[in-house]
Amino acid sequence: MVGSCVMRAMARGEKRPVTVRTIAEHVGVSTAAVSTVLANRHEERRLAPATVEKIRQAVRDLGYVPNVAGRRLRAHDPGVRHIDLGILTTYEAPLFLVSRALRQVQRMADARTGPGRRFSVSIGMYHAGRLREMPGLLDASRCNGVIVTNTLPEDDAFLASVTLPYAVVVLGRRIANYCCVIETPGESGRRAAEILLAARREHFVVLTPALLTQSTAERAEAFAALVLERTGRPVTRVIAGGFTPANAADAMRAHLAAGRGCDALYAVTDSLALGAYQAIKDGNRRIPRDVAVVGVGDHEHADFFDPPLTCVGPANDAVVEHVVTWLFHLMNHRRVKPAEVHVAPSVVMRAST
Amino acid sequence: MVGSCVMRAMARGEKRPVTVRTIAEHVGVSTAAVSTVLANRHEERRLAPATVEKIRQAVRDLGYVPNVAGRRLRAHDPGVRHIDLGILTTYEAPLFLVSRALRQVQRMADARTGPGRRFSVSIGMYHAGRLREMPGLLDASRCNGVIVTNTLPEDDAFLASVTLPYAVVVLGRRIANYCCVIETPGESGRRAAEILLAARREHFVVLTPALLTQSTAERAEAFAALVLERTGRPVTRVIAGGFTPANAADAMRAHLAAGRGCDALYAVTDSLALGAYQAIKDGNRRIPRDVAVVGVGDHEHADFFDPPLTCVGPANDAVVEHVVTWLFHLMNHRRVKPAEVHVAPSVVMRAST
DNA sequence: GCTTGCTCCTAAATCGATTTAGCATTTTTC
DNA sequence: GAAAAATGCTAAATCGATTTAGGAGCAAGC
Repeated sequence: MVGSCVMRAMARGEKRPVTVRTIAEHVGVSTAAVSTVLANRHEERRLAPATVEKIRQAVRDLGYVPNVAGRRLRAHDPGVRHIDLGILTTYEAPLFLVSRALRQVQRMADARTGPGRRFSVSIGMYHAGRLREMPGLLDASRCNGVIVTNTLPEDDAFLASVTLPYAVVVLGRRIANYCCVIETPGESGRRAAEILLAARREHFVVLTPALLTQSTAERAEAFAALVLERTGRPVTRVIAGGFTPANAADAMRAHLAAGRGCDALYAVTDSLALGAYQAIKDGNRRIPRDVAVVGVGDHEHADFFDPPLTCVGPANDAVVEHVVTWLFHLMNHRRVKPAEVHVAPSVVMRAST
Repeated sequence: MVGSCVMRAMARGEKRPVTVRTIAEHVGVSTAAVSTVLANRHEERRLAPATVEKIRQAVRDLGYVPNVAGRRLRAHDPGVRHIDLGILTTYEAPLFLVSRALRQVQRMADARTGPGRRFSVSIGMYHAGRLREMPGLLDASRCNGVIVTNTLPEDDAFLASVTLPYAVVVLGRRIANYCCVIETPGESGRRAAEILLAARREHFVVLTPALLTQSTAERAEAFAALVLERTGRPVTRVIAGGFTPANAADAMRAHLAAGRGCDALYAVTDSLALGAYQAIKDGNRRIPRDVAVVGVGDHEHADFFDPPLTCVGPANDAVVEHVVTWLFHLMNHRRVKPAEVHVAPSVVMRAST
């Protein structure tokens, strides 16, 4: 285990953190000597082999872990401005939208890179619902600007309760006092409903995960509302245990096995649609003849599902473009009022309807 | 543009980087005042509104970008050791394998997190072939340990030419003097061939992208070699323009349209298999009756392809487990000799064969 | 005996931002 | 008019690692 030695050290009553200085004192040399060994430059700087070994031993015994902030500050070249951009997402969410955002950030960053200015882009991971534990979020000690996405309601509440003194754009959520880019509320669900209504279907089903986010909740609600308004009949809600195709397949199989009808399905994420496909086909039903399916386009390969999935959902390119542009504006100290940008969903008709 | 003001400032002949100090001098106040304004704490610390405005203006005019390393060092709590782990991948590669690694890293990190020790995990992005430009790679000023993956041959050469003085594990590539975890060379290709040979097929095809990596090249070669050995006939190579299903679909359609046979297909990535599926079905052939297909299992949803894809490939979990365990060992100062670990491919038989 | 050169090591400066303790002023209070 | 309180700001310390200039000690050379 990392630092098991430290645990022992701690148990011995030494509470001080282990820095180069601790090691230097422990061995009886200067920090310069320690640093030299850590960088493997003891040969060129002619440290005695015995000293090197003692230092190495102390490093191991004390469980030294270098402080990257210290290193980086020291290594910093004042002539080059370093700008760190982060995309914050959860371990749990799919990376597709993130990878789109990433590519857009990269394009804009590359266009602005030059001598004297360099960007680095990274994806920061947090546990869904525990954004507050993300180090460096509150004090901007990790990034110069971040895109926050895939938040759960707890995270939204956390964000709403703080003011971050740097460039932050929220992707796919609406949070007071932030710059947010979201799909036009309810529009996806309504357009999906219209497509299925136009196909003159009877039994409308909406497939959602048990845990809803702002977007998925809005999609399901708007869909149900419009179908109810137009047909007078309520929409059946099928709830998958999780976010995976397997969860969706189980839920749909149960629904179909129970003999409850379904000839029009709206899945609030494409992963769910993929699972539903399998359940539907296994039940000897054809898509779209027996069941028409509409998804949202958040899967990389929705166009290679069999049949290719009709999607109504956030126009990824447009969304990402807005987000990234905004981020750069914010970083440029433009006075940008926090606000919401709504992006109309894009509709891609494919063979599943 | 970020820093357009700076450009102007530079043009005026001011070459010094812009720090809080620059701003302080420019306005005629202390750095403390500037810092106060940047953190939005001027109210509680009672700075005169006029001063605040002047500082704000200077920040904008000079195009100030905070140095995150400085901030972080200062914000650092000596009681808590912060360990930064990074997974380095390219903008170009799919994120699936990375996300698997990520989850494993997260699990192991969480198990070691406690008061006094915190981890942060991030994905660092580089341009394929330009790993050398990755900031902080050589001097360990970004991460305490990294997993490097999706390298191109140029990157491999670069890594081979340097010695990194910290914990590095290479995933999926073989590089001298590094800790590398790879699938047993050639094993995937051979096992794939065996599966298709056992199905008594005649026309063996291997589908690859135009640009090969170490892994994809080895798979294709080993497959072709074994088929040739057993049947005496050479394998047809179908080359997709890129890495996407669409590229694969085009290539396969062309192949089939040309009337060149194919009843056994080995795709060296699942994305290619997905594209091939479409081409095959569009050509009114059935999988596996007319064409048996084997993939590698690098797609999140290979089990939800239609039919579910038989896969022979890196046992992701095993690979990732090795990589991450190794990484933690290295960070714990264990003397670990650089070496290769080979992980036997896992075989998952599904309906496509 | 003095210089030169080598070996092995250290003191101190530095990177950039933040905060704490405290110092001048000015204003209010009694 | 003196004491107390508020206002507006600063000097200096600090976080951790690295590097540079240089020093002490000793051996070799003349």
